Amino acid sequence: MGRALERHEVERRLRELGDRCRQAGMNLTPQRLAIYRALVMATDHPSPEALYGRVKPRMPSLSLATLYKTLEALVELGLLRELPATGQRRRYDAKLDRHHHLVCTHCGSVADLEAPALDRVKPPEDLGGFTPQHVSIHVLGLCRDCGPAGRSH
Amino acid sequence: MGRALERHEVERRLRELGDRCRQAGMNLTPQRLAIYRALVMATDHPSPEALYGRVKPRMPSLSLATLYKTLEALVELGLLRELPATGQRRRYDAKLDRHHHLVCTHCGSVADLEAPALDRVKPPEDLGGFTPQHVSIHVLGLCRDCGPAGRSH
DNA sequence: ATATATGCAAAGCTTTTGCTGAAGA
DNA sequence: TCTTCAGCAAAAGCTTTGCATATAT
Repeated sequence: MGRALERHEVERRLRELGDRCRQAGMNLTPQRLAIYRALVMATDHPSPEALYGRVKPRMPSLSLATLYKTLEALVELGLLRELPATGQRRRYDAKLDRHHHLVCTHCGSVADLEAPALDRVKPPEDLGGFTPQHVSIHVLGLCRDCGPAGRSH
Repeated sequence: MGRALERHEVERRLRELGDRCRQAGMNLTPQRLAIYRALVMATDHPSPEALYGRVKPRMPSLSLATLYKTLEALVELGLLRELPATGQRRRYDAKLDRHHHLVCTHCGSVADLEAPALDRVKPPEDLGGFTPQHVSIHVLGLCRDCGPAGRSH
């Protein structure tokens, strides 16, 4: 389900980070590169803490403050999206093309769902002044690890 | 968009709260009644803080701790759902029948979207071990107050 | 009467902010 | 060289927990 990204694609995205930083008058720092790379390669929509655990080993000086600031900057640059999620942690998704999500109501995991049939879903024309930008379909339920048998709490 | 609930319906739901509490061996307290009533009547998917501001005036002794415990209990009873949302606040929805949401990426507001066409959306059969329970469609974009002109940030 | 719940205060997490030294362009 | 940034530490939200008292049944 979490298909690995090809090397070219990762590199293309990292170049895009460089371009957008330049356009925005922002520096391309090793921290931003490392954080964005980890996001691009992730298939699990990591929380800030999870991401920190992934990047920190390769860059021990990295601080959580920088991680948060970087996430905000990447969202601002349009390279990253914050996912609507339940629970107390934020979740991020660097996969910007249209896709959907399987959200476990028990453990909070979020997996990608590729479903061409769902891609055809369009919002109604009249949304009463709301300007639609993106449609995200969440299938809520129990992931393989949590249910239906493992329903504990 | 936020159609007012009829009195009967509200009363039916409050009776259902009583029933479920009894079944679960839980007491039906004034706090639970007041909190659930506020949730049933709300059309805006309130955060805990917003809900507190609504119930507290009618019940000044209410504590935030009780509010949080009650929200958890109502979710557990199946009378309330936590919405996937962006940002740092939780959002709750006591409207359990199928409907969808307009989520503002700028201010975080969440409005109901009634769209029969969207109700027909079904997840694929094979979800790789995931047990679907509920489909929620989020239309992300800018609400009337935030955009498209009002894009500031 | 007895189990369950409330409210308080304190603690726990996650996220944000101010500031200074460091580094990118 | 000049602006932007990383890291630190402290603060600020939001949510949870422990416990004593109060309440539902």
